[in-house]
Amino acid sequence: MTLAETAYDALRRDIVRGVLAPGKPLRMAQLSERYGMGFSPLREALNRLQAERLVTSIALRGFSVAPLSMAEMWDTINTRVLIEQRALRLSIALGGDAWEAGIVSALHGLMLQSARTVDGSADEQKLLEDRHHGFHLALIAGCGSSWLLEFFQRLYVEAERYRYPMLQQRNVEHHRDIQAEHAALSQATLARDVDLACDLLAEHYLRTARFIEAQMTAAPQAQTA
Amino acid sequence: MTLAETAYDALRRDIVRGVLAPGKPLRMAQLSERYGMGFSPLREALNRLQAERLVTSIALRGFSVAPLSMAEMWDTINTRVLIEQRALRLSIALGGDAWEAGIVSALHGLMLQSARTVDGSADEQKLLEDRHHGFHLALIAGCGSSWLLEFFQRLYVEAERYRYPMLQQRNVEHHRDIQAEHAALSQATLARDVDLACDLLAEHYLRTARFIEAQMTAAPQAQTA
DNA sequence: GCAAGTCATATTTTCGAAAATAATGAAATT
DNA sequence: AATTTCATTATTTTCGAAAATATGACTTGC
Repeated sequence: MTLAETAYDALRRDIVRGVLAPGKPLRMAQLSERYGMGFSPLREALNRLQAERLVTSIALRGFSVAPLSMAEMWDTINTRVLIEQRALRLSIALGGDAWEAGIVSALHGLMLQSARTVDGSADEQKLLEDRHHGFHLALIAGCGSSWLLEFFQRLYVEAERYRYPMLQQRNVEHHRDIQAEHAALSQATLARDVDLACDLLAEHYLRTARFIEAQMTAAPQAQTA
Repeated sequence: MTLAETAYDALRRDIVRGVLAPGKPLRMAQLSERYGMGFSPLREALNRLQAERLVTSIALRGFSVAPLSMAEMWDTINTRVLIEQRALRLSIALGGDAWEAGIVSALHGLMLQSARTVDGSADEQKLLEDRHHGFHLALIAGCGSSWLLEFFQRLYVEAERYRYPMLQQRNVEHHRDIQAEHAALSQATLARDVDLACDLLAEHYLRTARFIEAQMTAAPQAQTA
């Protein structure tokens, strides 16, 4: 892997996890020290991240971490529902054995990791997050549209930025059985019940969005620091 | 404007217009000579373009112009219809006076330029293309979603790559009155007839897609050269 | 004849310094 | 006191060379 790719992965992770806070200016000298490389690979990574809207930049004044806002979060969630409902419909219409197997496998993996990650260490948390991502990707992997899959990835990452502070807290959302939602979604999809699956998917995301909004309204400093 | 931004604009234009043919390897030394700058700003531009899928890259083997294909074109058009129908619905629901005025103004400008560009020089062609872009943007500018607007831009540029070879030909699509389609679309939108406007929009794009497919099937070398 | 290794060349990637521009603050002016 | 001017410093942007890696031709052994 080249240094530019390393820089891209590291910056992306640090932005999503809020290690680099929203709005924070990213100075080349600091980044160079932090990630142990020269300016060139960092600038390449920052340009990619800018195209993905995880960082902003103004010519000759450098880069900053892209800010977060409630309005943006709702836009992200709404657009996500649009993209993923379409992708899910297409997958149900077109998906074959491999697609079905992928869902079963991803759900199984997610359930296992979810049971394992009770009081998550950072590593366990990361594994759970990867499995969660893998499951939602598996659902729509049969859609046959590279644009829908790309937009899914973009929106997933953006949503993760909002979700991350929430994941750090213990015992939150005890009123909600997220794995049951995943199982029901999986079941409706495999039964090829398009409308039910789309409804469950939308409700799944909207619940999370409402929860994030409540959390952020209660403790906004967690995001804007 | 920095050199990196100049490089980005120039590369993007040359890729969209097919001056740099799909699939063509982009060697740093060549680009440096062609655009009159060093490697650094070029690499930054290429990284941004890669994130936008206009170029592809393999580590240590450099960049290439992203290829085109019929399957990709249909994916682009279908996704475009999804995105723009949603954005149009939202605009009709939310748009105010400024949005309406923007449509009227953009349509007027498009009509004028369309009449002017009979046997287009390169400059006239570019102006017409900009007005066309401006009109379609104006229709959905009231949607209030930065994600939908970004995806619109991405898909518009990608579609332009397929459309460009067609624009170069004379007397094509004489069976079609494109400006009448734009006018009807504009009218339905301003009348806030959501379903009609969405239908007209989809039909507008699908006609273009079918035409491109016919052209490319007849003369595929224009694209793959 | 053909696969595997080896060297020379071409190309990408990265660095460190130089150039260009912005930000800061002190002195001068109104 | 407020504003402008100017030098100083901080920071981004760009270059040119060096390092790392891939490519292709050539040899060697089988």
